[in-house]
Amino acid sequence: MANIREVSRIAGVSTATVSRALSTPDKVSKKTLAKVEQAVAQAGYRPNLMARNFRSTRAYALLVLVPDITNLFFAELIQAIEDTAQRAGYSVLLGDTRDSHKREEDYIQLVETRQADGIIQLRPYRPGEQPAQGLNVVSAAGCSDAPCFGARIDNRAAACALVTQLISIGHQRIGIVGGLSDNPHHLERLSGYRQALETAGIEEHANLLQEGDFTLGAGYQAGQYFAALPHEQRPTALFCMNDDMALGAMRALREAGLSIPGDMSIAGFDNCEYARYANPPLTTIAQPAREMGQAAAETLISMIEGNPAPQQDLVLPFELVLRDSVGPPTQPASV
Amino acid sequence: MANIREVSRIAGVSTATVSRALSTPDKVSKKTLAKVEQAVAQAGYRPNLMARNFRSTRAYALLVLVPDITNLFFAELIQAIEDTAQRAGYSVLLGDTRDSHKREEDYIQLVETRQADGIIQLRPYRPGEQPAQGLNVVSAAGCSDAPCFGARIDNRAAACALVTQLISIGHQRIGIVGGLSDNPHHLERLSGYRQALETAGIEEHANLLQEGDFTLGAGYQAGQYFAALPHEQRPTALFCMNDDMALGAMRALREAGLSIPGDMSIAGFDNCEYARYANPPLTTIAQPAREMGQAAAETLISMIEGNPAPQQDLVLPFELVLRDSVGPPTQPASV
DNA sequence: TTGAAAGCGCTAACAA
DNA sequence: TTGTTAGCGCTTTCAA
Repeated sequence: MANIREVSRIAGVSTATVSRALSTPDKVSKKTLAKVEQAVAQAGYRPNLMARNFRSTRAYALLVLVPDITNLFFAELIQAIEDTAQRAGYSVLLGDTRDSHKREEDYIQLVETRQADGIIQLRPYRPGEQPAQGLNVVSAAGCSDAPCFGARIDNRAAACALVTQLISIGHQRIGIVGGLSDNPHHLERLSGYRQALETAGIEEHANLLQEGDFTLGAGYQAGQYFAALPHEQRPTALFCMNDDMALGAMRALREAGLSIPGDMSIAGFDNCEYARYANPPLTTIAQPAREMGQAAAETLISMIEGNPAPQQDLVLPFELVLRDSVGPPTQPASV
Repeated sequence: MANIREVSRIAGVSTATVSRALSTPDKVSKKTLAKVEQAVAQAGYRPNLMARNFRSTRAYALLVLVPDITNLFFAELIQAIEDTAQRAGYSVLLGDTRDSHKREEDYIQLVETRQADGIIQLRPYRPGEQPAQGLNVVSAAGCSDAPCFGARIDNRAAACALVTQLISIGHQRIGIVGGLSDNPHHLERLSGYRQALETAGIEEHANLLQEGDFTLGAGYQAGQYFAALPHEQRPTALFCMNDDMALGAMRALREAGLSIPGDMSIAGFDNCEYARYANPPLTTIAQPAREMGQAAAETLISMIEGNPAPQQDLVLPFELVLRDSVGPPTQPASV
């Protein structure tokens, strides 16, 4: 393949002039510019960006670490990140970690070895946790007290708003389908749930909490658990910590012969597109995925280009989206 | 950051020796190796892979061109591609084209400028179409007669099998929700539909075909169209060319007061995970996404490393997955 | 087994 | 405005 020297030979100028003609055309005379352009066309020249990046010690690539790319919410975040990156001349390297620490570390090597300039982390960082030292890292859709800048919502307030809504229409026994007990999203949303209960003076019951891993299958299992509870212990509403688990739970309840929302109301979190099309449509918390992805990418690029990381997280508004999967309890709410 | 020269200085050897110690340790004496390892640790040295890749004129990156990463079927393909790539030491650059020709061309520049070594195309190529000249390109989940190697199923046979099944339980008026009229998947699946009808001696009706763009929204619109048809013209079953459109159509039919499968059977294509969890669960064609993604990635890497492209596509088996969204028509099938 | 030195393709001082 | 030249970090001949 043609290189800059071949072009310079064809055009009868130096390689430096070719380089200038390509990157700063106004620093070159019209005549030379024309000659170079003609030579570029003739040689079918495409600059080798590996060389250019190497020279400028910048890969012009962002690494996105995502726990599971088949989760629609993450896919939407990534779409926004990619849009933003592309506009700024950066490409996106995909690191699907499958929640594996090992895989995450393997991917971080890409940055340590300069194949990428920074990281956008899509899993929530734990408050104490240190992200890789000396690397440019931002978080999107994470939690508070993360060890780096994040574009996110207030998960606690969102969960609280949702559960408060359930309480306000009469629910007293509200089950939860959460993440693992050390997952930061789980902890913040659980805290919001508890705040709502406390404000309403409702006592919490340990058997109303099921852990999951944010997949349809986990929601399904949790749904089976709640469907099998004796009637007087069974919750009249279920707060699921994402939409996929809510959809999985809905299926289990239906199979057990329970109607939604008649026998049990269901609420999710994220407002992915399937929530709207579910049967019945799913009440949920809408997270501003596009805005979070865009803000995270813009901030990371700014950091890569030498600016300091913002001191404060960007906390964006969420929205409570009411749909038919939630209704008032059809029986007296308390025993 | 430390470079190879610093390590060589600390170890008291030449840079060449450091390089050898790192890439071909057996060509270096035990003693020197130990010195180098110690120096690497002391300097906190990480080799600059931009430099190494530049030198070896290989980016060790694959570009995946995907029409829409929020489509779960594509996300599953990408997951398999990424697994395979990572095992072979390649990373994955994401090119979400949003079905835009312009964006696709922008991304192809990444290969032309050596930021990626080859392309995995997830949209179907048209038979005549030329993929970028001189580039390593493979296709996954595409169509027959593509201008490059592809790992795919036989779309025509799959559609034919599905529609034949609908006919076998009594359906005669079978609507289609397809892609745009020049989409290769649309054409092959339509051809399978026609074959099934022809074999059964059923005549085709033009008003039973609706075009879409493989999104939930497009399926919803098509569903509204079919729900609004006069009863005697309304199909008793609907063949949707992917699961998302099937789920969208289901929602529209339900809103129109039609029951599934009582008033209309619904079938999809792809067998994405939501199909199993839909209400009712969706009959569909299962495509082997993981196998296709893996085969495409392996083949591309093999081509990048100098082997010729396979002459024949890899055609994998599909599976007809029967679920409750399809049942026999409840009224006499023909007028 | 090791070192010296050239060079991958490009950019950027510096000089003319 | 243009050319000369050095050098980014690494690998790889070639010699020793």
